[in-house]
Amino acid sequence: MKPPAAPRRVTIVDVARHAQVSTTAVSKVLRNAYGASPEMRAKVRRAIDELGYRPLAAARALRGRTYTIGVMLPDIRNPFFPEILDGVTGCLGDTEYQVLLGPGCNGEKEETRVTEAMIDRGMDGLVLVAPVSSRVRLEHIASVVPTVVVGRHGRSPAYDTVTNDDVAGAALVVGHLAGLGHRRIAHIEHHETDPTRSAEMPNARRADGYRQAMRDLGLAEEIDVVSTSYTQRGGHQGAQELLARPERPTAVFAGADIVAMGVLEAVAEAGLSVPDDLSVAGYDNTTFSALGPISLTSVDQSGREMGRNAARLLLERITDRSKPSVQVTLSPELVARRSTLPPPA
Amino acid sequence: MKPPAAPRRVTIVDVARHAQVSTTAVSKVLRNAYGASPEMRAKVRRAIDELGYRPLAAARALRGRTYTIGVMLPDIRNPFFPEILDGVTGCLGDTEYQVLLGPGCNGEKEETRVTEAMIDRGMDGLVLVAPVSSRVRLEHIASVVPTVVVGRHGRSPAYDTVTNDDVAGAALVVGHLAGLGHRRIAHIEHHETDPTRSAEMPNARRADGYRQAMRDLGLAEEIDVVSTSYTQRGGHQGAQELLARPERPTAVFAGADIVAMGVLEAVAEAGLSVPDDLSVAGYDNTTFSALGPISLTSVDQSGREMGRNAARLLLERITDRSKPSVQVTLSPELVARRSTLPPPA
DNA sequence: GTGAAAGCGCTAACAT
DNA sequence: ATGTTAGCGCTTTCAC
Repeated sequence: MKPPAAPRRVTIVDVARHAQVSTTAVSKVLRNAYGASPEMRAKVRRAIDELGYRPLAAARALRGRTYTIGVMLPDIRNPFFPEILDGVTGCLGDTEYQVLLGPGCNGEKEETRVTEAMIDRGMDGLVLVAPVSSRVRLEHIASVVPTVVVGRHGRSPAYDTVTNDDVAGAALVVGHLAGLGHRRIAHIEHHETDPTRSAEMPNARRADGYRQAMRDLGLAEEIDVVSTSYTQRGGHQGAQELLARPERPTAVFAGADIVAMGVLEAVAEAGLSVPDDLSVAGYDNTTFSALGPISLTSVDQSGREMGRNAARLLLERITDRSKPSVQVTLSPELVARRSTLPPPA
Repeated sequence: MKPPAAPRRVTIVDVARHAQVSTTAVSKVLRNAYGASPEMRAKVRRAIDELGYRPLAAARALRGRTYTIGVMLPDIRNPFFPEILDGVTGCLGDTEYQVLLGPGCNGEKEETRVTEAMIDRGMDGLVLVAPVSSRVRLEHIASVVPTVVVGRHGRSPAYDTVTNDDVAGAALVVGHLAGLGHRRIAHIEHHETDPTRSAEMPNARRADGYRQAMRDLGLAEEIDVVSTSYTQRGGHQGAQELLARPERPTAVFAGADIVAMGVLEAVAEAGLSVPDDLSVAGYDNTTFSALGPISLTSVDQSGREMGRNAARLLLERITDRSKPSVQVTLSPELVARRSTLPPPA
């Protein structure tokens, strides 16, 4: 069984010939550009339909747009990111733009590879979700192609940002737990080495927010932070460490839902139960947190809304590359569920 | 604050001039093509490094390869798909190829949009995961660009396939439950309308495997199938229906883990518990099934291995487009966890 | 309003 | 072994 040969692609020349006009005319119709009469447009449209013509993005790239938006997600497993993606595609759905994603990239090296690949493929704009690259690198990217950074603080003239107020979000969780009567509230954070990123990354902000809120509530001495990573594995390790403490915390604020998943796993392994032995809260309000057997208290930062904003800002910047940069900050909301209760007496 | 202007891109001409050679020479070095002396190669390599040159994929697309592989995933939320993706990227990591994903697409229309977009962008090969498009459409795609179909049965001369033996997988689950003493074992399937797809889609195979296994075990009269969809919602609805039966099943085989999630949700809502009142098993062995509070019995179809195979086959087909098509079938394995126990006495 | 023609950055015949 | 050159499919001056 041999596969059939590839059919030749219909080009703009075929359309022009079929419609008895020039390729210029076809190009103008395609782009709704100025300088084509209604009759001309109709003629060309008909030829396009009859031949089933679609412009080759690669060829367009050499002269103009590719009508492609690249979205870089750090971790495809984190159920929060699809929310952002939905927002982006939702906003771009009615436009000619097509969204393409990079594969999940862990770390700076992979991130560079993916962003370079997107630039090399002539993408018209980039949405970078929680990038870990240096500021210089981000500004370089933004100087080459319109860019919106989602989920990372730090204003730059080169790119727009969309974030949620992570400090406030962390305070919501700590306030909720303290309100239930907890005092020994621990936090599992994503370990950060780079000082610049410390100031800009959401994980660092959440940790700061946690510390600040603990202090404000007079619980400064109970501050207990374990540094692992924002993955299920990281949550598992962090929880193991916390459960081994001589005096166990009564509540854990995991920096992300995916971290909380790992915590739940470790707690079950230790023969303990949530929330009877330990209250657990996450961040992101992913679809899994709502699941019956999980029912995780979490913070909703409305990823959909973030994605929508990112897409909107990107389209604006593609239209006018020199407009001043914009920073959008959304307010998080607490969603209390069954994984948090007053501490055991 | 105004963003800086875009720097001009380094081209092959710049490299050629800087290295004092022809652009042909540079092109040859880039592609490791025949006809360049070691000294020439060294000179060109140095110029490339000094100038930080990277070939523009869009320009390459017009003449040859883009070194881009497109992966289409039907639903970015289903935690099974990242496994496949890991396998693909793992296999392609050492090559020059870059993987780009389409946004999750539900339904035939979106699927067409994404595959067309990938073709228009000159991708060198496509991996289609559990596509729902018609057979004709798939063969058309494959005639235009090397294609591997993952998670859908049905051999075609035009494309390679990678699947797992869904019939055997379903039999593993039924055998496991029957071995525990269950007789009233129900199944929640994904509703299929199209007759061609009925034969090719994994969901249909699993339902067939369930029926066959029930018959083989002398449980033909207990066969009980509810048709919804492979989503959390579908599982929720299916479970509600089953729980309302005058004689409730003692075990439910959900066609996918994501379906089982919905079942767990519905069971909890009904004030029942798993596995005391009802045993539940899924399919896919996603990371969530291993989670402590869930601990779902499932079938591992090794998505990673599927992805690896898909990437390998794709590279082979890119090298030789007219080689006969290959079908790879992997064997599923049962992973028993705490969600399945003997039925209540 | 319309079309001829010059490229965009790269590859591949085809010389030399 | 190396360079010259003609395109790939499209957009965009710039004539008419």
